[in-house]
Amino acid sequence: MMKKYEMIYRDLVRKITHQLYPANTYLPSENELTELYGASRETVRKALANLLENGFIHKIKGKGSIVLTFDRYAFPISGLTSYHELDELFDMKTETRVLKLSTTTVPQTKFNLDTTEVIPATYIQRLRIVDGEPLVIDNDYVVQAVVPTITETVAANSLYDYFENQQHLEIGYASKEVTVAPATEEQQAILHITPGSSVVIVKSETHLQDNTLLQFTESVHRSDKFKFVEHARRKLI
Amino acid sequence: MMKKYEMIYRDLVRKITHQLYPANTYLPSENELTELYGASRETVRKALANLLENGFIHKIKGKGSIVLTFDRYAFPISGLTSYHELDELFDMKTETRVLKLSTTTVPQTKFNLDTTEVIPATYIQRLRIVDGEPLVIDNDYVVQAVVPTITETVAANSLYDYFENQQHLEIGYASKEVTVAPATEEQQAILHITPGSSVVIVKSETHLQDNTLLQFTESVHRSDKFKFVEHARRKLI
DNA sequence: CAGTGGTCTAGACCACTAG
DNA sequence: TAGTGGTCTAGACCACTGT
Repeated sequence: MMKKYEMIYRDLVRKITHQLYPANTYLPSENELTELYGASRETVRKALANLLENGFIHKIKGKGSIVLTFDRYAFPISGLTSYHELDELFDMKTETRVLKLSTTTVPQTKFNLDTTEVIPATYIQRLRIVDGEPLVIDNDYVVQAVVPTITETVAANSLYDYFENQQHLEIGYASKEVTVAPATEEQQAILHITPGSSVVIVKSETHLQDNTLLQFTESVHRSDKFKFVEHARRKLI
Repeated sequence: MMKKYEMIYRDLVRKITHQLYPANTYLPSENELTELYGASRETVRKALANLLENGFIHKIKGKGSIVLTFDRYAFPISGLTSYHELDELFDMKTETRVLKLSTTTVPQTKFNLDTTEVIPATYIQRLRIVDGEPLVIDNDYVVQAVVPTITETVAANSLYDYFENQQHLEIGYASKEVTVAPATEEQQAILHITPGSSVVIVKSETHLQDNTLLQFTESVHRSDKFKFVEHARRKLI
């Protein structure tokens, strides 16, 4: 049984993206939505809070919830979203090429670990090609204590799909860190960029719902093709 | 009168940052917090939802809310936070130098506006110097229809403080876009970086609570000093 | 089993916006 | 004044975790 507020959220997202509720118009009021979906007001408000957080709407006290214009072509650094899911949502022609697949340990220096920690892991290097252009190198270290083996077929498809649907692991959260650095020679060669170019590096550390460490990832993006957008609300620290 | 869930949130943040609730330990249960603060469970949960969103805790069903390690030294792209507020929270030695202050219109091409739109604005260029090093150039265009005049004194201090406390405007949200580009000669000179260096460009469009446009900002960061971290939770698009 | 967080409800009062 | 979203409550049932 699907959660009610999730149902309402999805239905509203669909109606917004299909412009049944166009940008710069107001959604039905919370009381109306309460009747429409046969839910209590707090449940409707939970769905709206989700829309708010994801930048679909802005709420104005005394007036209503206004639909915002939605930028479709941004890379979601925020959020944990797989390329496979992106593929289905937008129609980017994405191709994934597995460059390396081996068994090692997580490199401590790269991910700021204690030098004492030795974590056996499966190392996967993949190249993401979008519309014929090599855009991103993903270096994944998947903790073997959680996922013992990963085949090349799985790597070529979606790790997340494998984790969630085959292994029945539940992804919880990740801490991400974004920096910019000069491209190494290997990166220049793989990404087809000139010496002296910069790359954007996104390092992340993914945990399961029960807080166990699952995966370390270093994503290396071509900086000239890198872009991400964010919806920020005013909040106190 | 302060909102109850905001009180609870702030108190918990304080206790976490002061390590009264250390990392990797559990917070008191929701029922205990309900008694501790004399609030209903849903109110406590609203405070916890805030902690969750800001990466302070992770919740595990059947077990409790676990405190996460908090990275203090990240630049908050996410969120709308002024340098002044950062200054007070961390103790960075921040200095702001006003380079330009004039009256113009918002440049359409830079912010992807319709060429027909002509928006009179106050232009402010400021240099942010942290620990003696020039790190960021902020180019702000403040819509004159909302804020008619801005003095050099105000610009040298905090625009947000001026907007919120003097002008009594309420900041609502901003859409932000992050890209990387080669530094222009002017940027090289101001930021003391070598030719061929990259800069990180954060463009944003800030709105008030009532949805009126307040401000366009282009922030140019030295890429070698740029870093931001994010806490991402698994969610469906 | 008792305790935890996750979902949902029905109802209340408030502050704000509009005509 | 009527309608909107914002806050808060008290209580219910569920699924999950540990013992």
